[in-house]
Amino acid sequence: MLNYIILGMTRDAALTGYDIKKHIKNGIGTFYKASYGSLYPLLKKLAEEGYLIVSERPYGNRQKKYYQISAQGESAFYQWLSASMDLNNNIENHLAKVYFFDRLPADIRNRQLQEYEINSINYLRKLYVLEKDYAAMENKECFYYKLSTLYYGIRILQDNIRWCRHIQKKMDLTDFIEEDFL
Amino acid sequence: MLNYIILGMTRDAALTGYDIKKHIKNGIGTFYKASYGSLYPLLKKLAEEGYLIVSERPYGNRQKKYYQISAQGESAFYQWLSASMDLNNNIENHLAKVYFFDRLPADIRNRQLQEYEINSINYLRKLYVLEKDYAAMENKECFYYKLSTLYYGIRILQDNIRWCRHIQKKMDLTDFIEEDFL
DNA sequence: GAGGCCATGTAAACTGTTACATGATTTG
DNA sequence: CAAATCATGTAACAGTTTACATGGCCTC
Repeated sequence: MLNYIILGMTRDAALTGYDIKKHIKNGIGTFYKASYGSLYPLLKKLAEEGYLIVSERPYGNRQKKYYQISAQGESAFYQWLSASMDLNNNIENHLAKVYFFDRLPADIRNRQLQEYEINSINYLRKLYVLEKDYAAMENKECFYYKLSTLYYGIRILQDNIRWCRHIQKKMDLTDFIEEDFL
Repeated sequence: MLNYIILGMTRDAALTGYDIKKHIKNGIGTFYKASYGSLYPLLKKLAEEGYLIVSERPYGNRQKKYYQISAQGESAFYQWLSASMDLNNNIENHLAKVYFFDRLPADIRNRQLQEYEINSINYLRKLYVLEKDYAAMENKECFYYKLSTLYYGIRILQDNIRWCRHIQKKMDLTDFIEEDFL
């Protein structure tokens, strides 16, 4: 996933590896972390394969390496962005995509969000069945903590669906969160 | 993390690798997946290192391998279960722990949940600051999708905190989710 | 001039996936 | 008797973390 994040981050400006790390931390640090050990070798590889253009520029006594996305990189990035949002991919991948959704034309963007919503709904239905089965048991208390993780999952899916609907309609984001919490 | 999940799953009965895979799928499949390629080699390793006891039993024309946790395994598992719930670990790790929380005495369990709650609160406060900064900008619409992932993060943290409080008090789990959703 | 940040990398280890390979048992 | 499921594994690859290593620039 880091490869696509790098491609997405280097569209508006040529950035150094260090810059990219900071952009990742500030932009999607809530749900994704990158280490230099993964970042630098990947930058080298992406440049070698033609997805990034490198330009070395002297800065004082130092050679800085600036990376920027190439046409080939743009194409690969766009393909990732518009690829199916099924639940085989993890939530972080979906969030990273949505982070870059302003790069997508409105119709494809909403098709993506609709697909994600539908997949989430289908999965939620399955969890509801599970929940019903467990609720019918007589010794539920014995499984309180085990069940609590199922309910956590249900809640997150409910949020996912709400979120999809919310941002499809471009509604005010402050209405998505609970106000006066804490 | 899989090592601890295996240890936790093999306490109540001796299980085959195949059994463990199914237990994982049914129990925590919502947020964690294990492949045979990671499971079988790890079972072998955990047995060699003394965390699991193997017993081979013939079944028809077949030798089945049953794994069960050892005293050494119990100790390692308990250590993991009672280790700090800071936000360096990912959410899946926390959920897996809570899944096994009936193995922990009530006082340590609640200490763990309180720590998780406090860490989540501290992180949420940081995100509130970020949100405030962004809300003050005039060209917010340009960053709608980027911002949407921040609001998603805030919402999840709010849920986390609600969840911690909920299960600390052992409240009815059905009250944690939104009813009549969909 | 010291401490903090900027900047680039490598090496070993760890963790896990995917695809392959094989064969027994059960069930309709 | 075919298909599904049970059952155990390996090999190649992929992705990532952690710790190490180095040194320049900026600000107080």
